[in-house]
Amino acid sequence: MDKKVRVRFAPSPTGGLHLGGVRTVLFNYLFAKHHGGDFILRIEDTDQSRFVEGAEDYIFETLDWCGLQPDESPRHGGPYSPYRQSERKEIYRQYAEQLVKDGFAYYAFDTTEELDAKRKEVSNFQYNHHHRSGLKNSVSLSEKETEKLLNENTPHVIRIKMPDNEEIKFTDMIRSEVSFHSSQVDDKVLLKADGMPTYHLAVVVDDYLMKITHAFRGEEWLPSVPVHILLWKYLFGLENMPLWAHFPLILKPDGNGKLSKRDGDRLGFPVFAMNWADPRRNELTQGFREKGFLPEAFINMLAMLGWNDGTDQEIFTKEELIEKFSMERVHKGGAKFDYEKAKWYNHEWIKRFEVPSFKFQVKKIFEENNISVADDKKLDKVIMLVKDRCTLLTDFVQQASFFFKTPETIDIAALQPKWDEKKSQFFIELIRAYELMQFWQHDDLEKEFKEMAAAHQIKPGDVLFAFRIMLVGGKFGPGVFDIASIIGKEETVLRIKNTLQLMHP
RNA sequence: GGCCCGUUCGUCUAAGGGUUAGGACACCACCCUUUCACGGUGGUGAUACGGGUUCGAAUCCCGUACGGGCUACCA
Repeated sequence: MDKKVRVRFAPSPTGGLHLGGVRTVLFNYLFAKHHGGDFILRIEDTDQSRFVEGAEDYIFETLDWCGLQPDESPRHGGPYSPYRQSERKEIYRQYAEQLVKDGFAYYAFDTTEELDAKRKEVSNFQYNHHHRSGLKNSVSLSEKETEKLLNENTPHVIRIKMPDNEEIKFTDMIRSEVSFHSSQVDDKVLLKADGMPTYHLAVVVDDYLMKITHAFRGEEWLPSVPVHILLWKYLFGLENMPLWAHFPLILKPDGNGKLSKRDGDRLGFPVFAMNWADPRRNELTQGFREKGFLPEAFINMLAMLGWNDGTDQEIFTKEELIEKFSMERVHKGGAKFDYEKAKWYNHEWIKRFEVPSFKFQVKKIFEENNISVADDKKLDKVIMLVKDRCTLLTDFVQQASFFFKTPETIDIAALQPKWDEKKSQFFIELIRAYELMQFWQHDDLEKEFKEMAAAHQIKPGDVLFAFRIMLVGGKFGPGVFDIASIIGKEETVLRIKNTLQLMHP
């Protein structure tokens, strides 16, 4: 194939981009880049009734965060603009009329009420060759009658005329050969009464006009493939049709069925890439970004949900994914989303990352939690020290805030049971000794501490635990001497004193 | 209901006719350890079912079951 690979994605601005949507973008992007091609983004905004304010911005922001920038889009420009389907309205009408003229489509004047009535009357009603002649359209009506209705500006749609006996086959890159029978498919609406195309018409016309070579989308689209194939055959020729692939669905973790926003709320995990505030319902759905995920981990996790390279490798950079991606290795079956595994990916990425590559994000999270981070070098040290124990970026707050401010609460309850006068004495003398220290280094602190313990005939472990509680407030965190050396002499002494006071009010 | 797609440990998956059916998450045990983690070692755990084809089937074919998707002037 010497034609340049051009892959497209066409989201509709009707809500936040959920996991399935982002994964579709990802696979589109990876395939395009793997073949040195272009990733094209169109906006499928032909249904104005469902249009949601801000949704288009949200799509671009998500793509930006994930690092999946399109080569062509309404925002990035490109040789085939406009890329918003509402702005291409007139183009679709021409092709729809062309189809009518060629006898592959027809005008239908039935009102919604009439169709509803028909559906009640006939069980399993379909607008197809069985019922076509009994309805109000340019097939059943005479040419004169049709013309009259048209001239009177009677509201009408254009429907495809499905052949009644034709085998429609195509090769899906993931599922190999799939076949349908035309008699099973109804006469789908191509052009709506408002003059807007439906997805079926728009996708075919735009794919042709924009010279798309590969068309990938979710499995839920598989049943409408025959409509698209026929449209290609009637309009542009099957030989020009892009190659198709239909991705497996992402399923709910419990039970079965497509993963939905509700599942996230119910089970307590995000299903959108970023926070999505729905202006219509006035509700906010938390996103992976705000939950503390790294974009690198997010796309890594998504890529592994339905694809692998055949080896045991699980952690991939975006560059590695591009290099190794192949459509043949995409799994056929749907995958249940597992939040625990998603967090594992993030943990792995945090552990592997060098401090500079995510320092800014951690700093931002600290600031959002009213922890001011003035000393940059200190921040580096702290991140280095605690990153292995953080699964989410937001865990840094819990794991490291005590480096930057005195703990607000001290877990006295953990201290009390084993507390005695001997220990009080130990710490009082430790304060004295520490105050006299000239250098404030990890090893010296530890040495002094242990010698002091020996002098008091206390096992170091017994007081080490107490020291930890004093410094961090609870039973967690890295090595105590690491902590003491970073927070400094004054702060260390202060925290010991504070706790002693609490123990002996 | 009709059409289409799918089905390997609880979950994500590897194995393209010959493997003790492999790995990862989760879980359990042990080790490491001043706490909590990290880490290390090991363990429990799967080819939906029934028929073929074949010397040999998770793998190919048929049927059944189960699950899912679609069945709008939504995408």
